[in-house]
Amino acid sequence: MRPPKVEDQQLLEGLMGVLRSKGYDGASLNDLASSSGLKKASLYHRFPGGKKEIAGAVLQYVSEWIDSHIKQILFNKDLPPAERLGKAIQNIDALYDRGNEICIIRALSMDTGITLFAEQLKQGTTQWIESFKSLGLDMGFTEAEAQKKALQVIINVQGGLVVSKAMGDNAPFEHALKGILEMYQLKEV
Amino acid sequence: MRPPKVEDQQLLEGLMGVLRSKGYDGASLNDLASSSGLKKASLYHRFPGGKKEIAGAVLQYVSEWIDSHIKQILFNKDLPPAERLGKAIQNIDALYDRGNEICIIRALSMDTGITLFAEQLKQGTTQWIESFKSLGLDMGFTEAEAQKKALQVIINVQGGLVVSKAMGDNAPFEHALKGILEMYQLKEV
DNA sequence: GTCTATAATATGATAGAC
DNA sequence: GTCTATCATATTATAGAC
Repeated sequence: MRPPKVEDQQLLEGLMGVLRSKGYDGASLNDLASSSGLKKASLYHRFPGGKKEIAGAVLQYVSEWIDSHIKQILFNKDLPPAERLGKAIQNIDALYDRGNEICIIRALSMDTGITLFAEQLKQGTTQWIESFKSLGLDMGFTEAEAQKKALQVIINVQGGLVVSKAMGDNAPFEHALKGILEMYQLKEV
Repeated sequence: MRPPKVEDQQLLEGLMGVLRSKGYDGASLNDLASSSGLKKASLYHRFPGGKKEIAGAVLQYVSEWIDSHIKQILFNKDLPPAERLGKAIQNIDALYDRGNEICIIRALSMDTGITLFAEQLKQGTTQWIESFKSLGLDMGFTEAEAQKKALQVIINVQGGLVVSKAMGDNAPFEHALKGILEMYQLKEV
């Protein structure tokens, strides 16, 4: 078997970049091909199902990212909760390039994306919330408090990203991240 | 002059509905025409600039909505601040159909929309934030507190909408709105 | 596995009748 | 002001050479 010109991870990173900035309908097969360094027909070889399969694979990749960069961090009982939170927030800040990048879940949550990927979008969001809920419980908050805080975490992240994009200014996103730390009664990243 | 088949407001409501659920790239001229009850060529007669002019007109319409349903409510010194806040939140809840509808600012904040409408998106967001800032000042909060709360209001609305859409559940949005009310009830004199 | 070339369809936009 | 018909282009998707 001939080795691939572009490795899976690099390929998926490029594809994700296009999907998150242009959305499902806005991302053409040519856009996706350019981003990955492959030609259109080669993309079809790697993803016979076309754009739908590409977006599905990207969402799977994102789910793995959340698992390794958020869930496993926040569930790690070997570290103090405050330290876990700091690391998770750092990872989130980097994922969205300090507010410059759009979240793929948001990008794929328009009509077409919801129709095709409702289950994966819900699963990724749930995964995120459950991770922060676990942190809250470890910090001694009640079930209800931990749930409420976890929901507010993702609301702050998504809201901060939308507002920062609309304003053309990263400050709202960075403010939203700071608000998360305050919510858990911390002051430094 | 022949009277229009569809009045401006009704036309814009239909066009906005398509744009907010499908986004700029996902909304085809045929989609937009169907929603409005006009044929494609008739849409071009009303909006010679095509889709770009349509989206621009919708954003202008939205700016007027924010002015009448949020700004004028929150600036109305004839009512107690708490009452103004309640009315504004009710209007927001209705605008997004309790979390079922996507915000047009979010929908047009992907790559294409930002390229075309950066100024209008920023203006609408600023208008919104300034309105809530005024409320906070009237409630006796400091400049910094009022600004921070106002920013958190729109972060909660946008974040709540994204999370609700991704989860397929209105609860996050309704929770986010409740959080706004709580945020303004914590004031102590 | 990747490429060039191309088919089939959808889309943005216009012409001209009524 | 609205419509049907049409054009030019872009898009999804496939065929076949290397």
